Amino acid sequence: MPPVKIRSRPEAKGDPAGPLALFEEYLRAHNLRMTPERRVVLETLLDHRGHFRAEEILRLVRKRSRHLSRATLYRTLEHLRCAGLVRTLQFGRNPALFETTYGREQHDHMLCEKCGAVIEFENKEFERLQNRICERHGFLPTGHVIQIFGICDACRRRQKQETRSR
Amino acid sequence: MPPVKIRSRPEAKGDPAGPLALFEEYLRAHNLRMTPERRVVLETLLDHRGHFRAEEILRLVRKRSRHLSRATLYRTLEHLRCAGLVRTLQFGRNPALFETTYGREQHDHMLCEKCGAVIEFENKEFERLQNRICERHGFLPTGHVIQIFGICDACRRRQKQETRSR
DNA sequence: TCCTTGTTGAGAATGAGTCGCAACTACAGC
DNA sequence: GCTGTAGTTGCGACTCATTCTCAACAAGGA
Repeated sequence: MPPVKIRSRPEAKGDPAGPLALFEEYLRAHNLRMTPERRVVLETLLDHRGHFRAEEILRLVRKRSRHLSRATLYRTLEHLRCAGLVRTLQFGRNPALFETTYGREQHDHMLCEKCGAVIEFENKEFERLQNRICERHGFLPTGHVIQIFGICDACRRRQKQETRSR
Repeated sequence: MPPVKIRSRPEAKGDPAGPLALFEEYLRAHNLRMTPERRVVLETLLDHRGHFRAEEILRLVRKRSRHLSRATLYRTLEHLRCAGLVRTLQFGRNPALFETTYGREQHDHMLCEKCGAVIEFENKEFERLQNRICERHGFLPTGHVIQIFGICDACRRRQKQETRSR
């Protein structure tokens, strides 16, 4: 038996159901092409789960593809969004945050106004609530945004500590 | 008994609890001044309940105060927001919408993606839901945004009509 | 009425995101 | 593999809501 070459992220590379394969499928279905730039953007996002501004993603992406342009990043993020692999979060008029949705449960977000942390929470109950509200108004929902603003646990503890030590 | 002089909007002008009085109180408390410009902006908003972009408000305001500047409008809207008389709605990266909150029940919004209509709905149940979620995460909430996107009743009816008549 | 200090308007600045375009390249068909 | 078509890239200019700057102005307390 020949030695098996182990790939670093097997499920993510070219598997039928992996995100890269899904993206390729999306591109093909829309007469778009897979390019090194698009691959690098997706791979970077998969390696850095979290919530990032375009500028931060660009910084990370450029570690692998030195001259990838801002325009290409934005264009690729939009394709990934349409392909259902990325989601855009817009808190007020701040720069948008991007998160990968591949393999993630449906969720919404809390934003700490002290430290900027983004905390995810599940919202199964809200789904039912939303449907009831929409039915009442004859409104056909296609999506929603739920954002809770406030102070996160860590910041609260820090505040308590500080007032205690004064 | 002498004839009572009826003012066009009695509760809104200078009554102890009217919005103009509340604004004056806020201004005084923050070492700010009441000016004709600020008065005109507030009065315009009170006369046009709804959801408006800054540019639309400016157009309405300038019917009463020809040369009021864009900068003053934005500055006044911010003061009104801090005074709790106005609320800002941010849908995605669209220009912000402003609504007066004076004498309004707490509510959230649905946005029709066809015609841009903003529909308000009450959310008493969500309040409880939010508190439960926050408690679970040790998060101290100060506010939230709930936006439901989709197709409004009017647009749905119109669509149905169109497919039927084809 | 005076004086201090906040306010205004005009226009410049900001900054995330988008667009136009010439050079480039993926990839389907040979 | 080679070619041609049509999609893609990087650059830099552009957009546009909103904010900032600053000199002239004015509210309102003394």
